[in-house]
Amino acid sequence: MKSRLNLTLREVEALLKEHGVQASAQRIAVCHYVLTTNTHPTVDDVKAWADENFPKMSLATVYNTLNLLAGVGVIKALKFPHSDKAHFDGDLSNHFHFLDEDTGKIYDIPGESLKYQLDLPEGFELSEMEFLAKGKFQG
Amino acid sequence: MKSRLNLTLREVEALLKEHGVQASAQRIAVCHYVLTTNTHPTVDDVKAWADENFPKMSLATVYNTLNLLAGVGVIKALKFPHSDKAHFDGDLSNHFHFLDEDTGKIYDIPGESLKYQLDLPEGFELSEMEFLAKGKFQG
DNA sequence: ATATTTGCAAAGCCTTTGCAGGGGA
DNA sequence: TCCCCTGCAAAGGCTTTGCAAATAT
Repeated sequence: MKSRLNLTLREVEALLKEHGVQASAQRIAVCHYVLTTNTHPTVDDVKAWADENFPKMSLATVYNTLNLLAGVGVIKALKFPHSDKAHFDGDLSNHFHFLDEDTGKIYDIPGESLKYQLDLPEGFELSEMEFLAKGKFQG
Repeated sequence: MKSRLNLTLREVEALLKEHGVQASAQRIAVCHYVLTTNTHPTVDDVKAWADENFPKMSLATVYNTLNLLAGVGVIKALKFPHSDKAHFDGDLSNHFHFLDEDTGKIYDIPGESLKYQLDLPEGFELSEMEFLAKGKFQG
């Protein structure tokens, strides 16, 4: 099976259409970039990448595109406590994040690494659980 | 044993001094308010409360005071995905939060409601785990 | 007397929005 | 042709900061 990390531009284009999104050049490029990286890029990261690898893309388009993609569920928007900037994640599989408090870097942790059992009080209907591990990583 | 919800102003004053914080009138008032409420107030909430219950307090002082208090660990600063505003929590006991996705309200869930076992990959040194439950609450 | 805190206003950071021009369906 | 998308610049929301006046030690 093909990993999202190896997707072609052509395949990303198809993916967008499947989600009812018009596949403009900018959207394909941004979506492809986010899907094929594990770095949880911020808007600025994506803009910096675009400035190097795309003819012309405005910051507003980067914002709008990332929000659009997150809105239709092709990617996910993330917020972390150490920064006000939004991060974007192309990995929709079961995983959560580890934040290195020294470097600010974000690492992926497989969902299987965490086993939990939740017993909410009466009246609470759970739709989703969010986890964040914080600490230090010695690479 | 005394709950933080019943703390007197005098006791809050002592608490601040214990933390090496000069106990100004504004700081005592803000700290007392946050410690004796369960509503996870935002800066605006605290400002609104102050406007009604304190002779005069500027917005900057509210910001600075809340940050100071969070910095010394008397209260905790919280960020939630549905809003950019910081929330403040006077409850330092073992608990996590439930976010009602319809109303934006935040509820406290006892830490004991969640049992978990975490097995991080090599090299990750955990300092703290953060949990957020999301869904709906039928009061 | 000296150091700290407050208040005000300005500025900062990140993000969204209005509108005009351009490109794709 | 028509509608959607893009780019630019302006504006918006939340927070921080510089500085002078007021206050506490």
